[in-house]
Amino acid sequence: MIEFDNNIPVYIQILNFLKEKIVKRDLKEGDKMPSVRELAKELKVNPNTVQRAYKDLESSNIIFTKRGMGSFVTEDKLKINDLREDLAKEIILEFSTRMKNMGFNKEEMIEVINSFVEGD
Amino acid sequence: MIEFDNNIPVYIQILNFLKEKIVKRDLKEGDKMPSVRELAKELKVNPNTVQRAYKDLESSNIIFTKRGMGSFVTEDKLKINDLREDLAKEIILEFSTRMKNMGFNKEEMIEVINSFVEGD
Amino acid sequence: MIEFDNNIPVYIQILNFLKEKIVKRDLKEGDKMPSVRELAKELKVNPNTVQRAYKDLESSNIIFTKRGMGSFVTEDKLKINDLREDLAKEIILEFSTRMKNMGFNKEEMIEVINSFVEGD
Amino acid sequence: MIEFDNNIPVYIQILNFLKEKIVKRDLKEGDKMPSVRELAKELKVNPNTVQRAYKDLESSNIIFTKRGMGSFVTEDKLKINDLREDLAKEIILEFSTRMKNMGFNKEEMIEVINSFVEGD
DNA sequence: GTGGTCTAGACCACG
DNA sequence: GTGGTCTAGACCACC
Repeated sequence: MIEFDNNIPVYIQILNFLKEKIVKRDLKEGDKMPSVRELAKELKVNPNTVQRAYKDLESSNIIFTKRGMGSFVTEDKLKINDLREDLAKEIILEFSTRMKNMGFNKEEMIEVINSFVEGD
Repeated sequence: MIEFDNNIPVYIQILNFLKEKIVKRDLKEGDKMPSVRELAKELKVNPNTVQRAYKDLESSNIIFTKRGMGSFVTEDKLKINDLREDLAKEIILEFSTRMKNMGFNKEEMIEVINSFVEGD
Repeated sequence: MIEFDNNIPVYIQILNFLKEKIVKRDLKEGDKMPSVRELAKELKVNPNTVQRAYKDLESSNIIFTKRGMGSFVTEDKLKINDLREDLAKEIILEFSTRMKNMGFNKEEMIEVINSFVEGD
Repeated sequence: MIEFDNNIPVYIQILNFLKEKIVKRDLKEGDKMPSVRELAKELKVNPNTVQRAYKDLESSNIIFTKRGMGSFVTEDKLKINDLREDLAKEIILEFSTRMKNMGFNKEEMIEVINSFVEGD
């Protein structure tokens, strides 16, 4: 389930959610994507909104569609690797920019992650 | 200057930008805020948009307005400290959530910051 | 094999493909049409989709069906001549309309065909 | 006004219509595009449908948007030249493919254009 | 006024 | 069942 942020378009958040799933390999190369209607029901949004996210994924060749059969993750592992890198860079860039704006340097960022993030 | 992200309302981005300035102490307790018109001109947006960000800052008591004299950063240092913590937590939470969604653990996050973020 | 255009229904594209075959006389008056299943397999589509194209051809009397024996091209040469003219007109009309919309006149159209189309 | 072909998505037809306008220089570099609502009204379609075509144009950098002010044709003349070439090639390719499928050679295509297309 | 997002609900093509 | 298109109508951010 996604906690939607009201300030960002829902379809963009779904798009990112799906990209993360693929990068995390919850959805692997060639895997069938959840159907538009199914995911819409699960996320409690209109099917059109999910559809929009899927179309964006398709136009960046991250998923492809077989008519009447559903959508599938690309078979191209390189594409997925690129996605992983691009997505990570985007996330880190936003984080580091805002932290720098607040006056944190690299060491302080690491320190703060060490103390606030749970897990190994 | 701000690099605006088309998917987030501009007034929210200006709001965050100003909060970061205050946290960084570019704008200190009691300092005069730039005038709405001036900032609007600098950021190349409509004054209404800046006004909206100021209104939000005022309603969270981060700035206050003296009639005819402009807006000023709160005199309350505790308030600013709270802002610093809240903002940092928000930024870190978003970062760590997305990175976890991608399958990164704490160590990998630190590694990636070490290699991608410039500076000391 | 057909290069399917995703923006046009597949059965329409198959319909046109078959009309063109008949006009070209790859399929002559009275010739047996390929079986629905066979063509479906060759084109890698569902038999229903081919069936739909055949039904359209039949309802315009371009092919007819002998029960248990398959489908056949009409024996009526006039019908085929009409088809040739109609189809050619349709294709030329669409081409010239779009080229005119782009600002090409007749001479420029011919010039462009001369330079881009291969063959004698 | 557009004569819509029922077998092609309306937003694709609007997309092509606008591309042709730009290539023909009815809409020049930097020109304001008709507003989404205005065009929707003129074409008697839902604003969402026009919006979709505009979004496609924007994502291929043919138009750009100024918040609250409207959409504008790119300032980049090279982009428009590319568009002209791509569009022409696409139209010619479809034409020549279908004509070849019907058994016409290059000379016959030219002949047929000479006799059927009006104008100089 | 401008573009942009979203919902509810319908219909289509394809398997 | 699948994805894809379209409408009617609402609400938002921005100028």
